[in-house]
Amino acid sequence: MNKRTTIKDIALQAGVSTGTVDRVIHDRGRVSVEVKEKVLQVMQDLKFEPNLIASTLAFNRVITVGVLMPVLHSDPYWDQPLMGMRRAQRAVKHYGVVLQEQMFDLFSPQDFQNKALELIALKPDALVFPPIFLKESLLILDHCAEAQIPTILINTDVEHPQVMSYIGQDSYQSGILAGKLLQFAMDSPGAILLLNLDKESANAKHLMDKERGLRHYFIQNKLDNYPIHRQDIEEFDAPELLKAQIINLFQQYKNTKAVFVSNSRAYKLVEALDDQSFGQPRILGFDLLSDNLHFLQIGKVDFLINQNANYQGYSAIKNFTDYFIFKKQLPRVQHLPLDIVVAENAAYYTKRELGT
Amino acid sequence: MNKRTTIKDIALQAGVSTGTVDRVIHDRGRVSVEVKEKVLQVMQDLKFEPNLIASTLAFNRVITVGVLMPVLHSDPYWDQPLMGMRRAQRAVKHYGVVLQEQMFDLFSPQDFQNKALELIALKPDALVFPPIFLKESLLILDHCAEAQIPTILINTDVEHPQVMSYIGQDSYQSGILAGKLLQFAMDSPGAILLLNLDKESANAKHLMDKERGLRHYFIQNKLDNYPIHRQDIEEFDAPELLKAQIINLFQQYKNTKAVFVSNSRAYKLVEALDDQSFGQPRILGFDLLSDNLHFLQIGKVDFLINQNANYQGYSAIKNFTDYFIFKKQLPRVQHLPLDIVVAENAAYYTKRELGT
DNA sequence: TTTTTTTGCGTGTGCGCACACACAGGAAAA
DNA sequence: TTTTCCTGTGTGTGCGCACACGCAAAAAAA
Repeated sequence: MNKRTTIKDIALQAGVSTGTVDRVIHDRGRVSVEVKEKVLQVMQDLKFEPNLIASTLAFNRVITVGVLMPVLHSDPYWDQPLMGMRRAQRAVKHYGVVLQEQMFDLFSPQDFQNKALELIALKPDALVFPPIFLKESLLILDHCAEAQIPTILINTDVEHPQVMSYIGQDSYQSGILAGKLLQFAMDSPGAILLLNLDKESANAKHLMDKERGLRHYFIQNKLDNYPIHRQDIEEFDAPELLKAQIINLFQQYKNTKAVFVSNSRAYKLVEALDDQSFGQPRILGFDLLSDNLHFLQIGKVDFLINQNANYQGYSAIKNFTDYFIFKKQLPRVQHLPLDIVVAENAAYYTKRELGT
Repeated sequence: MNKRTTIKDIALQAGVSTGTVDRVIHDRGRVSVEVKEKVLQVMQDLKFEPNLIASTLAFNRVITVGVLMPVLHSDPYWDQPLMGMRRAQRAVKHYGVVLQEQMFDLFSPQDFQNKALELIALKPDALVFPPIFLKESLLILDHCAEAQIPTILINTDVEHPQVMSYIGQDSYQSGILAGKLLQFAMDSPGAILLLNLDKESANAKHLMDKERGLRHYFIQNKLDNYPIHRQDIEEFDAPELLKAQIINLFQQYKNTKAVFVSNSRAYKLVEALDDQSFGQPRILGFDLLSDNLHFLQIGKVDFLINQNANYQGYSAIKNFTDYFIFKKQLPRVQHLPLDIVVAENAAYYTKRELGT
């Protein structure tokens, strides 16, 4: 194995000192134009690739990544990306990457904003968060721009110049995919119930995108005997209330043969339908929560689309490591696979998704 | 950020030199029992975690991973794991991991054996290969045991004490999954044609496992009106010959409504069926080859199960890095997800799987 | 011209660890 | 008793790079 070239080799070949080479590499100035040219030439000739191991060792600095997430255990879905971030931190801690976690109330835009500002005040080297509240998120991004903090968004994308990268699913496409799967699962045409179990569904861009995708699939394929009825339900946490509304809907739309739950709360629907029987509709939901997986295994849920929530978090931290340590350029958008999960292949995703 | 503890801290605390601490950590001996105890105690107290960056830098050694794979471009499927390995090598080259590639003739057990022995003679630090030929693979594993070369298998598992880890799909489970998907895709019961487009299918354990899984699904679910007919075709490379045999099969099994192609060669079936029309059977195959993807997009193939061939290779090299650099224990079996790929979610896997 | 500032470059140290080497003192062999 | 060998320990160097510092010579200011 012929040794890799080092800055020492370059210095020797170019007839300068290692300090000068260092200055050229890092573009610190204090080098005459001719020498700089010469060094760059030699670097090319010798195909110099810096030894990142030595580099990070000498760099000897901690990179603090600010993490702004909903309070742990406030919702099973939101625990996953956080777990993924912690997992990633353990994998890259040798590079000196440290997380600065800050939790906010999942249902309070005000708290989100406050906690975000607190976090920014600590001047982290980078920031990652899901822009759950659009208006407040834009404001936070303005602050990030001012403080020059590169930011990665997960779960939902937002247009803002300060966003370095978005990591998450393609919501629109996941709606299309859901359409395909539901059509597959329904043995004959019928109505589809689109259920948004969320607060402020109307303002959640990713939920709207999913609906657009779903409708697109049936229009595109000229399947006009699959009417889609949307219903937003904010009180999904009160079982009895939910149940009543669901029953009401099934009575209203008699021909309902499938339900599309647009987020991770399919298990709530199943629980509400529990002792009922409306011809056992096909159910498609999102995400590998343990409750969802349980109902998938016993056949009460037909499909889950995995949004790789855990991996979203993992990937965000990894990306910042790539950026700071390996000086990589990050793509503006990183869409993760839309995994189709059924009972028969759930095990392999579960292991991956529930890694703490 | 309170600095992490170093061997220097430990030496100081234990009242010894760093050399002694080093000897304890690496268990090199030459340390009295009392001192060793003391040092270990201090290490625990101070929660010492070695700085792997500094460690690898000082270690300053190349790890050579022997790679034994079919000749490049002899089959599109087999290019994928190799590409994955090279991709991984680029990602971990900073740790001094180097690949020693050795290619063999995909259809010659003898060549496989010869090339393997050549590779072992070069005394790599580790070895990775797909045990395509069972008998020869066992022999090679014996040689590895003798030369003390840890080995990772991809694609197919083999029972042998020298196998450190297997990375690949769960073939049996993928058969079960295929059953589920085909049943979904068929609008009514009918016969299923199981096509093994391979030489020596009868000896290929993973093909047999897939068949077992497929049959299991229909038996388990008491679906006895889905007869399964298996056919092994070795001459899959001659279009006319293949076509003739396929036509023959469809005439023999009139009620065939779906075809299960047990490996990555579904595209060959589609090409053979091209101008025919046997009621347009549903087709399920494996792997994201560009030909397969093409037919998936235009609707001639309904499902592809992604065996993550590229990732298998990637993972193998990564695993060896974990083993040698990060001193991690590797699990004996690492089953990768069985990704269900349809036209609507193919894009996201394609990007991942075709990374060179 | 002298003084100050700037430019351009080299030297030296440290990051945390691995490993070779030196060397004292005691045990075993002669 | 002397010689050889082993045990236990410390010291020193280097891995490749980042960065602070020092110091000429040239340029600008006085």
